[in-house]
Amino acid sequence: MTAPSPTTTPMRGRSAGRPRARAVSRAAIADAVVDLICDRGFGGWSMRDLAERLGVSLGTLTHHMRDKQTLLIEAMDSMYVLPPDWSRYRRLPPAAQLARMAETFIIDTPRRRRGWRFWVEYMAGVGHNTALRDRHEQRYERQRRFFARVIAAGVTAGDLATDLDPEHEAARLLALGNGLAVQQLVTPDHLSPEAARRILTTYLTSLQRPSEG
Amino acid sequence: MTAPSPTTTPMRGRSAGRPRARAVSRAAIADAVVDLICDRGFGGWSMRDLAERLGVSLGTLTHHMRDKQTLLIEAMDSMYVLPPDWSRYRRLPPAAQLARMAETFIIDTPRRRRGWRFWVEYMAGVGHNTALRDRHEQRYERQRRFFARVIAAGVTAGDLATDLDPEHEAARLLALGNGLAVQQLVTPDHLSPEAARRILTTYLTSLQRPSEG
Amino acid sequence: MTAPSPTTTPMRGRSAGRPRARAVSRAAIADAVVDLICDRGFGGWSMRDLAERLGVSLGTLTHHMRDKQTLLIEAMDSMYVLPPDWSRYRRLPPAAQLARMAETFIIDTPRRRRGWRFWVEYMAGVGHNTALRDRHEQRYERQRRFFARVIAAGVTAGDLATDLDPEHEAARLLALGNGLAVQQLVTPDHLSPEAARRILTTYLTSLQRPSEG
Amino acid sequence: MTAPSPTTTPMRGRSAGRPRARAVSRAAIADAVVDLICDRGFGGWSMRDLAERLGVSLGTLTHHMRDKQTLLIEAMDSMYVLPPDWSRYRRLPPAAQLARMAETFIIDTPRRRRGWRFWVEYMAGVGHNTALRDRHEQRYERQRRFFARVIAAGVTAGDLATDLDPEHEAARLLALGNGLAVQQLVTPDHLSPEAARRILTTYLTSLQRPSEG
DNA sequence: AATGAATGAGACTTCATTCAT
DNA sequence: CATGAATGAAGTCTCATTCAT
Repeated sequence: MTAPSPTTTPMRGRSAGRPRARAVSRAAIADAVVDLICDRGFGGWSMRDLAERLGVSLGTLTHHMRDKQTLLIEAMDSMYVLPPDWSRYRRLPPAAQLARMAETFIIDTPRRRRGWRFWVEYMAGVGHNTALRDRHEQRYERQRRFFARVIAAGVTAGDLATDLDPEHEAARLLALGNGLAVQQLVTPDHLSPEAARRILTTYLTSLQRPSEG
Repeated sequence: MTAPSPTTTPMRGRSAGRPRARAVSRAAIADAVVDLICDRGFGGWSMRDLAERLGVSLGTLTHHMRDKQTLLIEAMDSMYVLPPDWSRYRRLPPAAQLARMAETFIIDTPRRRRGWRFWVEYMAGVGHNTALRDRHEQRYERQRRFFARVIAAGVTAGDLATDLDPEHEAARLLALGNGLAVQQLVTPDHLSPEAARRILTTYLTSLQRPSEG
Repeated sequence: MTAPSPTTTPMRGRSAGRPRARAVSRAAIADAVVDLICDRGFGGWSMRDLAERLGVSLGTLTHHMRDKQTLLIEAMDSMYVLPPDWSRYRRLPPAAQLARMAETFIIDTPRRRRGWRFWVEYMAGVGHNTALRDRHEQRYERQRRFFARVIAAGVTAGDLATDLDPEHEAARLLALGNGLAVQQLVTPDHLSPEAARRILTTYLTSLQRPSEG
Repeated sequence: MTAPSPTTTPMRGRSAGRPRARAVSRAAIADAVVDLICDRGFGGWSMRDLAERLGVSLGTLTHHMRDKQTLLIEAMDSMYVLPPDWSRYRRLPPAAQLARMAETFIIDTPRRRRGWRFWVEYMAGVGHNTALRDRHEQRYERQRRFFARVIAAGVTAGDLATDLDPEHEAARLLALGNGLAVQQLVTPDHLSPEAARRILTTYLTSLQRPSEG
């Protein structure tokens, strides 16, 4: 590798050749942007706010990022371009996979909360920002297809009821999950994570193949 | 200084323009604000944009509404303070009432589309505007309680299954409906109004008292 | 809304102007503010006026000073935080010190005139700007205490009459001086610097220890 | 008199012919303006503020007063065009007259406080508002001449020391009084009305003819 | 007489961006 | 690479004033 050393003082020794550790990485910037968007909304933050949160000067920020639009795209991508890491669950039986996926709709950690706050802003944002819409158009559909595939696998495997329409059920699960997440966000006092989980569990149970008896 | 102390000698705004005959009502303003929010997002419009859309001067706007916050509140109220006119359905049997209510989640008219576009922006907006959140926090809960009451009436009337938990089902219906609406908004090509209606109908059917046999 | 949430898509201020080579220091700004206040009164100037006088853009102003309040405070401080350079007089006998101090109440130079014009505006300004009052309330008292200390030293040194109450005389001298300054400002034709000086001298003489005889 | 009745219902009886009691009199307006100026400074109030304080609509206000400048003049006049009502003291011996005049510099009532707050604003105002300066130019000098006349009368009457220069002493008394008033206004905790009165009394005593003995 | 509607000018402030160092 | 200076555009809001009713 030919990248410069990680410290400002030129170290020619063992660490030579590693990429210089920038004071602010693009990832750190994108992360801070997401935080800002969660806190203050899609358009409720300024470059200065971001610079302060990152502890760098405003000049430094614009030095790293062409403009705000780019920043926005970067932030969205950091949340959504990589498919959620469901690959780890591949080996699980479909029903268990579904359970894991359903779990993502339960807001019981700050991280989950952040994710759904961002989701709401994102849903609003793609509605009127063409640049975002163009870039992320198929994201929603992709997730639904993923759900559908898992459900179809469950039917094939005999875990789920044989008369299920995977497309139909995927849309249903996604809608139910999203709606529950919003409710937890807006009226947490009236829909606790446990209540939401119960609703999802009830639904998932209804998908299973009726055990003969 | 927030409250500037302008000098007096150089009188400002001495020659005011002729007032037009145009009259703008608060309702018309609120309506335009809703349109603007749907088109450009919660924070994506300026007072000038609004004035131009209404065909009045900028000063006229603040003459009718103190400031932008007021404008926002008025717009929200115009959409949400009046409960949807469900009173007309009072006489219907509960199951029919539920069907009507479910129908509101189907986006098959421009008007419905506008309503749900606004809803998404609204969900995002209340997330970071405390004044709005304080004002509208109970709106969501109020709707759920309304649903719960209708469901409870259905159980009592014998239309719906006797083992239903109205609160639970109301939350579920609301979540499902909201989620379906968002899906119709974002991926209309993949979730048509008919598909959404089918999902809701399936769900409502599952609530009914199993016909004996 | 106080904190507007501008949209992001229509990027604002994309093409910023070339920065000039002109450099404005905080001190230069404060100085210009003092001039402006003297000329047009406490609230009789705008940020634009100031920018034009300094030959910089409006944005540059807020780049150096957060807002108008800050500007005001800075201007006040530039006139008053540093005690007038009386330390040089430390070595003089108290009576001579008093004479020098009294001299500050004589308006016989443009600089003195500027100082007292500002003082009058300042007295008015602190009357209704709480932030300034909080900041500068003790300034007046500090000056009186300084006077009292010098007078007390004079009594101790035997220069001044032994039956003087330093506090009482300090208040008296300050009041007389301020009043004379205002009179010179408002009716210069009827109270010349010489007349004012004569009044102060008469007063200071009356403080001296009666020559025995 | 031919003016209409004081009530809106036409009363032809005994009260016919009296000037209609307007909802807002010019005097009431001027009075409110003075209050506003005392509270918020010379330029720190708006027509709307004034209308609210008077309990009338903004339209009504401008219906009565041509413009703000007029209002300002009117307010100043209401305070200063009429010479202070010292005529009542004409009959008193000059020393007593002086004592009464001195008393006006003591801020021990809300009314006095109001008067001196206004004075400070006025002093500042005439410094940069040419219209005011033109109208009130000689006010300050008039007051000093009045003082001088009383002192001269005192000398003639034998109440005061014979070697006094009335002009000189009048300027001195006015300066001392104004300065004391400002001090009471700005640092009331450090110069009480009593302390101020003591200083003035000491001064006035020093003017008296030394009692032989 | 009284008032509400209307308005243009201008106030302060924020902000994304460019550039020289 | 990092940063502070500079700036024009645009934002929200205030305000004195005019006019029709």
